[in-house]
Amino acid sequence: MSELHLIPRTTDLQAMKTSCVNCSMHQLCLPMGLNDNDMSRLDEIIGRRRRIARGESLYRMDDPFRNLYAIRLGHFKTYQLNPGGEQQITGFQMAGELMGMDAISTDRHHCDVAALEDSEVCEIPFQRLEELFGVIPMLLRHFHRMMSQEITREQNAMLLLGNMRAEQRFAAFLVNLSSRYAVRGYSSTSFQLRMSREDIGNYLGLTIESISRLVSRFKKLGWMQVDKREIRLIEPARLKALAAGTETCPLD
Amino acid sequence: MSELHLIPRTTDLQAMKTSCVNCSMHQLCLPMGLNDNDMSRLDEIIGRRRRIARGESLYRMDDPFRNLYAIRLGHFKTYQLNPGGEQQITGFQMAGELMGMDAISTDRHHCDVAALEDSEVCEIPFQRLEELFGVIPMLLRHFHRMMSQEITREQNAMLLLGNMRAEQRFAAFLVNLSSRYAVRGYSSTSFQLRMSREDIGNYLGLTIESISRLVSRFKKLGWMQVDKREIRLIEPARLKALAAGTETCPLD
DNA sequence: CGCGGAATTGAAAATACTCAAAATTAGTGG
DNA sequence: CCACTAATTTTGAGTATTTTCAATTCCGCG
Repeated sequence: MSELHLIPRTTDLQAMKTSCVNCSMHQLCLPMGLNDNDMSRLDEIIGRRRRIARGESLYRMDDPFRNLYAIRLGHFKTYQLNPGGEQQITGFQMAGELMGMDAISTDRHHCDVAALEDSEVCEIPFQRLEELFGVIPMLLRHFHRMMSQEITREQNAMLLLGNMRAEQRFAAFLVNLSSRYAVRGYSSTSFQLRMSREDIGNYLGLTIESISRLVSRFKKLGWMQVDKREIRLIEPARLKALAAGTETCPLD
Repeated sequence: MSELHLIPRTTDLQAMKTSCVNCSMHQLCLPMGLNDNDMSRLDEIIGRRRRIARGESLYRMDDPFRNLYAIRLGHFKTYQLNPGGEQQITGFQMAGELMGMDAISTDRHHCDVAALEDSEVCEIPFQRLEELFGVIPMLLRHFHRMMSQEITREQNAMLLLGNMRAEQRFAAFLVNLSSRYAVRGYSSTSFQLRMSREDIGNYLGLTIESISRLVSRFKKLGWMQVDKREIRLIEPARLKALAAGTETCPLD
């Protein structure tokens, strides 16, 4: 406890025995598919691992772009602020995902990033990464895949925001989290929401009250159990069908 | 007239004297910043230029991914189909923009693309492009910028769909088109909509009736003149302010 | 125990949708 | 070039979904 207060909220963990090779995310993250030799070359350029405390921000909009960040541990939200000062959350990120790719085009970050819980990231200096691209073609290929995946993810979000009704959006949100946890070896039916109802609503283009009503409705239908932020999906198939638009949802 | 009927709707224009060097889009498109030598190397890998007739599709969802496409001339829309069969337009593309980047991660196209008018694209075999990345670092850098720009564009669309009201969305849409034409050297206040009201509505997450009412409203306010698809922005500053959320819009 | 943030619930209001009909425009063939 | 048909757009009226506003409740934490 007292130790926690002695270390600053954002810490250099250089001293920690951390590396891509023994990171559990290396089959999902940037080093995917690299041999041990190439992986350690990537390791060498990773400046430092940083801890970000819950609520702290990793970078802010308009900050100069120098690094990409790979999540080692924890969860983040990325959000934009419009000129009127309102925020729009553009995504929730979890371990193995890469943040900052939207900054490449303008050399400035295009959104804010905040940690949803105490988290750890690997700082990847983009200039040095570019140097590696010439030496490790596999790294370049996978980097392109990750950028492409980011485009795909956002297109799916557009589909969600553009033509789904509230209950579909929320179902799609749950199903999406579920499958991402499954890929990471966690339960696809039992997990904890790391974000507030307000964040969920913001992301889905709905109000916090709407989210609350949807939670109650799905609970009442017996499609999920909810205890605070602890979720258990009881009828994942129905939720998937609802998200896909192939089934509708009774009003109560 | 009769000639137009003799050539198939999708034609190989290999014979045409087309190249990046003398393409008016080369400062916006993939070859941006390349010297003449590198630009002609890029030219060499571009298999062919294709004509796509209005309404025809360039590729469809789940088609195997082999090529990226740069627009030489014309306009396109990209759209996704959800399992229920409804479409969501994810973007409108114009000359100098690159399509297909969302397919890199899965080796299959993630959306459909249709021409909004008779158009021409350059077919860029991705495998050969990857080979060039190792030889022309500038090309790789600009490719990353273009992918990053695509991510940014979609984040902006999320902001639009997630927390703007109808009139803001439509204003933002007009302002966006306006600035893209400006970059291309066209008038930022006078242009033709290449897409139907229905397409606009679909893209903005609104119905065609809502779009029609917004057109009438902005016309009545004297903020724009509209004749069919011909647009003239009279009060671009107000439209920008409305899109930014710093000004509101009277009801009539 | 009490404070404060977060979440829930209810009732009223607003925005955007649906349905229907009319008007306009584009496309086709004579 | 004109006439006819099909498609698109506009407009109106009523409806529905989601928001807004307000009041409680729940929960973590000092």
